[in-house]
Amino acid sequence: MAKAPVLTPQSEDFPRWYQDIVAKAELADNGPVRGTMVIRPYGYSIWEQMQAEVDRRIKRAGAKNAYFPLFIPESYLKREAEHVEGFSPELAVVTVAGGKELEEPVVVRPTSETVIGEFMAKWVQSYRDLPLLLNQWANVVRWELRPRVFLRTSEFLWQEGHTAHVSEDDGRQYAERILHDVYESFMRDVLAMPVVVGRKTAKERFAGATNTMTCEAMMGDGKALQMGTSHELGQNFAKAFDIQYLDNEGTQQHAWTTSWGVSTRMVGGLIMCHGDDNGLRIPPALAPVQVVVLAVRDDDAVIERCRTLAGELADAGVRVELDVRVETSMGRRATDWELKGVPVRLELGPRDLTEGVVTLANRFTGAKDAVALNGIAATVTAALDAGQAQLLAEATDRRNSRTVDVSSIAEAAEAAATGWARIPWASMGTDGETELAKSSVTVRCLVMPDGSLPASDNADGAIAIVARSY
RNA sequence: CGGGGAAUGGCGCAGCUUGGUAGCGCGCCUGCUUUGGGAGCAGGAGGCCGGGAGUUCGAAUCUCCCUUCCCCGACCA
Repeated sequence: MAKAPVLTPQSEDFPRWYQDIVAKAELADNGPVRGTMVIRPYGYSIWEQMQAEVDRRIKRAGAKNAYFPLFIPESYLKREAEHVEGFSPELAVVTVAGGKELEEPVVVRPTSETVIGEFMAKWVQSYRDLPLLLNQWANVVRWELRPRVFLRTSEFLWQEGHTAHVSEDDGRQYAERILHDVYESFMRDVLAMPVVVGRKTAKERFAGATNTMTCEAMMGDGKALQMGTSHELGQNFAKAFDIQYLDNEGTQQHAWTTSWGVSTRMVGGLIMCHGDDNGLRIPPALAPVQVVVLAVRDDDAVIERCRTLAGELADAGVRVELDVRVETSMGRRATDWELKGVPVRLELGPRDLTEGVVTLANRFTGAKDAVALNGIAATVTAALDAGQAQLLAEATDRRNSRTVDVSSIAEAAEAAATGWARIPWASMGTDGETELAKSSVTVRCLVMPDGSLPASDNADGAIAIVARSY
């Protein structure tokens, strides 16, 4: 039965399409307080998959999980000048608790460099205590003026890593290791998002950092989204919080620290990178539900076969869900699973049963084929692998085809209307960034021609990637 | 904070100009018929019309005040 489109088409109104998907795929609702969100079970299951994959990689990189308090003394924030200046406007501050005005207000953490720095100072005495590699999964609060579900919410969930090292070089290597081995690899191999890894300009740098590195992804509308960052904090926080150690020659030294994080923003990135007019498309490596087995009709034999089929797939290690809600029409259920972006749908009805087949609907190719019930696990696994590769290929093609090389600010601003521009950083001059900002375009990051990270703010030959961004 | 909108069943909206029993679509509940791409029909449930004060015989509708939300701008790891 022909109906109006399930979602506002992307080409008609991309932001509206995004809102529609969030609502109809049951990912999240707006919370009662402005800028907050309720993450619904399906949306949360996507986040849990992200957490599991990122957490595994963080641990492989040697960091250990810990937990620090939500409340931070206001005075802590003030100890690092740039840090407090950067965060003050967006702090939520508690001044009354237990029915009394507090002696010293406490801030709800916008990030935890300060409180973790305080404790690192206690725990680090000797060079033998370094490196100290910590990570925490937590919620943070930043009172943003323009909230947008998943992309910029007043409260969000994230992981924040904090490390201390004996030398600048050691800290830098670790910050880069996290950037590449945890973030970039996770985004490419699991999220199927070909992020550009680069260095932030001084203007875009994290408040209190000496260097901020980033993973930037292109969304379906050509805008950029910062998916994750890794910072070298130099000795700024070590000095503010007195993180000192005795080196092997008996001299007191300040440590060198780093911090790095990815957040629930990645869920928004995932939606806008792979989603289409039929809904979400979740890469199989991430999908909380990789396959849904759907009973087409209310028929005992069909339902029973669906159960064994789902069991068989689960035994083969596939994340599978059974849909035998036969009181709901087949079309409705098919549409809903498509909205939710489940990679493979196996539709089984009486007809299939007699023929010994099942209908495999592929979310990525749109194809519906009858496939043998025999050896279904292998067939499904192959489809999942192919889908994963297809999403990465599509996202890579889009990024490449919508990125152009330019040589002037004007050309860069024009190119950024539909995609990204690459422009020699040196050619932008001192006012280049301000000039671009007039067209709502920013330098997303700097990269070297061979794709490596620039060693400094004005490394010879560095290319600026400029774009509009979320 | 500047400029513009809007607050009416769960969601989306109409009604307001010209005061007179609060409506529509979707969703929800029940029943029957359906079920291979958003099912159909019938019957139901659900509202102090954002809050307060006024005008009036009578206010969703007119007047004033307040609150909240949305959009554009500024702001933004």
